[in-house]
Amino acid sequence: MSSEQIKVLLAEDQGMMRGALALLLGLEDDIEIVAQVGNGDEIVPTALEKRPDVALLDIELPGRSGLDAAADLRSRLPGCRVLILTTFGRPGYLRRAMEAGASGFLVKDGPVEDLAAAIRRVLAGERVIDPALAAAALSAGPNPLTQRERDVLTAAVDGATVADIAARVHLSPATVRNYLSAAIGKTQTRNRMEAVRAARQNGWL
Amino acid sequence: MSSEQIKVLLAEDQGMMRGALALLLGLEDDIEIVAQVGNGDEIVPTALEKRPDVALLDIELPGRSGLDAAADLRSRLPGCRVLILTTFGRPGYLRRAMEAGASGFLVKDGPVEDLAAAIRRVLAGERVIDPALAAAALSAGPNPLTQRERDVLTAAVDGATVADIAARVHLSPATVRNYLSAAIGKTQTRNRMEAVRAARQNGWL
DNA sequence: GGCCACCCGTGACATTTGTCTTCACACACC
DNA sequence: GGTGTGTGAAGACAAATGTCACGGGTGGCC
Repeated sequence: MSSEQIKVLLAEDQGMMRGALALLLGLEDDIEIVAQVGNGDEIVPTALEKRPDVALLDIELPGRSGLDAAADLRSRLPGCRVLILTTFGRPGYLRRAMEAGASGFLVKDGPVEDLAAAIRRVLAGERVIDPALAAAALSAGPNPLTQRERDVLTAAVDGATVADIAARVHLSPATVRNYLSAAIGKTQTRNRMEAVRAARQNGWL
Repeated sequence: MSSEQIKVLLAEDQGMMRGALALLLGLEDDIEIVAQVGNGDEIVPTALEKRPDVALLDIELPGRSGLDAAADLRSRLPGCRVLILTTFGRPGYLRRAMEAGASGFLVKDGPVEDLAAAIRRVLAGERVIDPALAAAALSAGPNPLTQRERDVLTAAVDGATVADIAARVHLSPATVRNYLSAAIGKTQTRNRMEAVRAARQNGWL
């Protein structure tokens, strides 16, 4: 019966990747994909309806971030384990995933065979994390940026001017420059652009 | 015999995507994956050795770009059709793919089922292009940036200062600023960062 | 030859950006 | 109560950036 099968929810925005993973996992005898979503906002509602055993979540999604959804999911559906599957292993992503209550963290670089294995291990109560990535996350230290510094930096990603950022965050232009300067200092970079890069790299945004 | 099968070379950097696509295509009766590479530099040598009927190439790859490799492949192994498979459908990418002699252009957003179908159609001599994307490519017009403007912009992507860029491209700082100004003008943006974004968006880099 | 586009460079100028100092308020912690 | 941190803001200053006008050089095209 289906009670023997591991019910999996799959959240991934790239259609081809989502379809490929769904087909592959579907080939496994003990795994059943009960839902596929391509949007972060659909994760929690769909999970509440389908009640999967494992949620396989991408981080960068249209709508809500997979990390946000993960935290929500943990409290609303505690029986469901969360397995984060992401393109690049940013140390800060791993950290935030753990804080959000994720049971595992996989990078898309690895072999596909790992995926089904990880799902089974996660369901068995194990934590699945790439050892090298875990080391990097620990050595990188915690996020040094304050909330406001993050806000201002994220508003600066697309090349917005100080005035643009100030309007978006509802702050004085002078204040925005102060925060930008602080962020540049903390990231040990020379300008916004480098600060944004560094913060992104570390998963601090 | 294997002479009935379509021999496919797969170039894709994300391990999980590569593995998933290889497995899926391998399930098709008439398709055989004869080679998988994760690096742009390996495409042409591997193709010359394995002589595939179709090369399925990602664009953004470590080493050489899939578009560069495509052009090379067309002249060195004319019997091999090229099918570009990319994350995002930038109009300029499509244009360059066509100029490089590609027979098809697929975006990873689409359903997996399209992939095998596209391979068969390409082998039959058809061109496979998303109609909406083709329209966008035509309406976007050709790349307005000169070689030098592209060089300078690409050197500016990571937040480098004028001095950094000048050193990288071996130009005077003053000249660099002139080219940046020209690129900003042509992209109708307000600063480097926006210019880089716009140029990237259009596939002009 | 003239025209045009691209290349490379300079100098001047206004604007933007980044840094620093200083102020005030709130809140938490000891 | 004192100390520290985060938030919000201003002013002054140096450095970086973007714009413009202006040179000179090459090479293709009519």
